[in-house]
Amino acid sequence: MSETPPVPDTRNTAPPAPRRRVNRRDQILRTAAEVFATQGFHNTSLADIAAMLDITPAGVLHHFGSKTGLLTAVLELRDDTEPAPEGGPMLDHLVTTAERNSERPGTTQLYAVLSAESATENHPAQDWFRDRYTILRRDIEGAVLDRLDPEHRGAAGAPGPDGRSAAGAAAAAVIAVMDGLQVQWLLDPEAVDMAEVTGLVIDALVARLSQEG
Amino acid sequence: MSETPPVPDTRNTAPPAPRRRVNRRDQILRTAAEVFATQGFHNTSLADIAAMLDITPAGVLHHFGSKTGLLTAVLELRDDTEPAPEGGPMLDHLVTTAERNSERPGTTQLYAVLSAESATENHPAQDWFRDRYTILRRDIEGAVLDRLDPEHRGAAGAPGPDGRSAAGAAAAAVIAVMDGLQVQWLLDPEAVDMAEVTGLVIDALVARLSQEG
DNA sequence: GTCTATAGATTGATAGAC
DNA sequence: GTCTATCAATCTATAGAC
Repeated sequence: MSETPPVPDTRNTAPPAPRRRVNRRDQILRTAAEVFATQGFHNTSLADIAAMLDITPAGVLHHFGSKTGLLTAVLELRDDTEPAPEGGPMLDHLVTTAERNSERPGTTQLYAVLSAESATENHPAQDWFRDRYTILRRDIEGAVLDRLDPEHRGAAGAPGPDGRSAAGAAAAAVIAVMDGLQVQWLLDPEAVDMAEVTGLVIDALVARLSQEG
Repeated sequence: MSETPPVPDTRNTAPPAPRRRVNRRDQILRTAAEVFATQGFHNTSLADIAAMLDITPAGVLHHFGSKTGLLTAVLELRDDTEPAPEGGPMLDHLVTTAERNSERPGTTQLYAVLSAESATENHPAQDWFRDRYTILRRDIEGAVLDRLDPEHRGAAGAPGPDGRSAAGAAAAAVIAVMDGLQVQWLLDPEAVDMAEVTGLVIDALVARLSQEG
């Protein structure tokens, strides 16, 4: 998963090559992520990516087999600098993430645009995002329960007749807020503060689940 | 704005033609809305739409001038059966809307997919969605304030140093939740109940704004 | 008002050179 | 391992027939 492949030992005293680009594949990956983010997947051509690297579209395809293969590789390339904590602190981490997202429009746009685009027929990233949401909901549901007083934990965690718990609904809500805010923010950065609103919703939901239903 | 053009007076006693398709333009509009919803805008070709109507792509273009013109016309075609109420009841109406959206995946998908896609460079629907969000935030902010006790209304409505009020943050949150839930629901309809979660968030936010900050 | 024929550019991908 | 030449399919849009 590391982005840092082994560097050949040149055993010279010359200053180390300034973080030389390792191989073409990684270079293409970064460029593709950037262009998919700003243009979406379907609206991006292999020629767009190839042009930025001064090669032909087929040069790109060589490394990934198909345009879909390239997309899959881009999605796998998560740049989580810090690992997400477990349990209650995870909710604070989400606010921090929202704050960080405000400072990296590229990555924010990549996932905001692609997640919605994946909800179209036969989109190659559909399974990837469906699985991602399933895992996120489960983890955040746990984090919400962790934040509640033990006395409320039972009711909030108990699945209803539809198999979904109140904490699960809150988890879906938190993810949805973060996603929805990204679109609003990308269209109009001055209009919303993603971190502030995310924090507000988390606080409100935790407080709500700490009351009698 | 009406979708019902004047019908020629035939003055006969024959049963009225059973809501006959009025003109080709409307027919194309409906078809385009359907295909844009399931495939997104950029991934839809004029040929896709034309094929469903058994005409050539140019036949489609005749009525709208360009593919972008067609998209604009589709967005203008809102199918709001019931008008949205003003003030506090608007929040209940949003829950009803979420419920109704669960029963019309096509329309839901249209706006969910296109709104995120519009956040890409030079997308023709960008202004349309930016304006739509601005208006929605303002209206829902008003609805939230309307729901609060008069004693809390001042604090929640007062703009902070960034020009945004707590009620405005709540409004952005409500819209974001509804949007984000749509993507999760489109990818996995069993996993979330859009109306339930929307209601939960609205209740939680209103309760939160009714407390001391 | 409605549409087809056709153009001109661009697409993703294969085959094969180095 | 890296890439170019090339292809067949598909794209939007113009020009003009009916």
